[in-house]
Amino acid sequence: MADRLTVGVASRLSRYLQVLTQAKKMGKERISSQEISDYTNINATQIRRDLSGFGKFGKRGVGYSVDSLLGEIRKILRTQGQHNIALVGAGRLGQAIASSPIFAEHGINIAAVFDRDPDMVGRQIGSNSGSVLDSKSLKDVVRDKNIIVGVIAVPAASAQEATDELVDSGVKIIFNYSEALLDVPHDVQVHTSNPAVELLHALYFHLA
Amino acid sequence: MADRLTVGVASRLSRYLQVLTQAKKMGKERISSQEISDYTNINATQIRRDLSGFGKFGKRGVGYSVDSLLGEIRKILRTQGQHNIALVGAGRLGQAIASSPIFAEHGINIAAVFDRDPDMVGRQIGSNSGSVLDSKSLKDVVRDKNIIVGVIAVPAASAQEATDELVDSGVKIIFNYSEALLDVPHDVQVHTSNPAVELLHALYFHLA
DNA sequence: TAGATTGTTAATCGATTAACAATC
DNA sequence: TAGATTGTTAATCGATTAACAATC
Repeated sequence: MADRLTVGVASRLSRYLQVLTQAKKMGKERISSQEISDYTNINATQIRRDLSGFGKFGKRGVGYSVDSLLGEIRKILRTQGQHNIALVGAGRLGQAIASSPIFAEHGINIAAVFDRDPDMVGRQIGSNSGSVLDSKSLKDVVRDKNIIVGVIAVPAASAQEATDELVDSGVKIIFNYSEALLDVPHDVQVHTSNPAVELLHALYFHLA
Repeated sequence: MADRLTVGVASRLSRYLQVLTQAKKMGKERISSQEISDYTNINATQIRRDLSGFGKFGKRGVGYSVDSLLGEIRKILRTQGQHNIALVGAGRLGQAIASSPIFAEHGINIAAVFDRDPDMVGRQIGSNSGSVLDSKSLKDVVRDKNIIVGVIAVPAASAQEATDELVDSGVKIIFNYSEALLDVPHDVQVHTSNPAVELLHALYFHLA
């Protein structure tokens, strides 16, 4: 099974990883496909099917060991190391991201935070992300640290500019928290988060 | 076509809505399936297929009118009215959400913001969301205003408590921005946002 | 043993894509 | 007319699900 995963499988495995990480924090040692299903809304049969493609990780009548399944999925997704990311924007959203445990929990390290407001430069936001750097230094720092992931937490009006700078410096994956549409070269992936659109989608099924 | 949409179709239509909303803001009047495809990474044929199930909205050789397509999709998704939501947590993340234009742009109104810190109560966060209310009043306010959507922007440790209060007051859709797993009754939908997990997924395809 | 849950099969359904005629 | 883009067909592939034997 050295084959490349399909998008669907990789995306579901990531969801399982999230559930397992939390289950472990809550002190759970075993978990069944049905329990994972309750938290992810992914069918329990599909979960067992996804996992059994890579090995027999479970025990019949018992379930899966949280710890060992966590390890197996990390192996499959090859996400065992540390990953460095750059955060652009040290406003309220940037601060919320920098101080959230959500990235650190998965081995993701905010290696640099940038802002173009001189009043923000030098401040310490978050607990583990260094002090805010001037946006003018973005290209040099991102290039020097070989960062390939950037998070955009600036207003829509400056989002494209920030994107261009990141892309120029070698970034290949962009998480866009502004509502702007971003133009990027074909070898760069953009993930846009838009809770409002997700909400409309959820409402459709609630109302129907 | 009074049938209920499949989850896939509804989710893709929501993405088109997001692109069209931005395209309109940028002053675009026409858009082709290929352009929508570039922004969403959804195959252009699939986009035309999704739309043609509901009518002939495009003009061959020309494309789609941004304005009329926006209207058609809103009709299909039945999201033309105003929707009220409750926001729990007025910290950095709550403030970022309340001051973002992302919800207002889609007709979603933050009808109430709650926090249990007495220092936050009474403050004005965001431009259009009233002042912060004491969490003690959550149940009454949410019930009175018939709010069915709640956004959790509190630390993981208080997320379940906030969820229970929302559910008790009649909320049926929860957007969870904490990393906690939430237990809810079966008729309540939880959408958990976890950028770290999405990032691991994106990295897999970058590295493979 | 009895109960629970995995791993797997088989059948169905929706998503995806290429190709192309229709037509603006 | 020439070029562009839709709407639609047909073929393929992966996702989903029920069912159940295997087995802890």
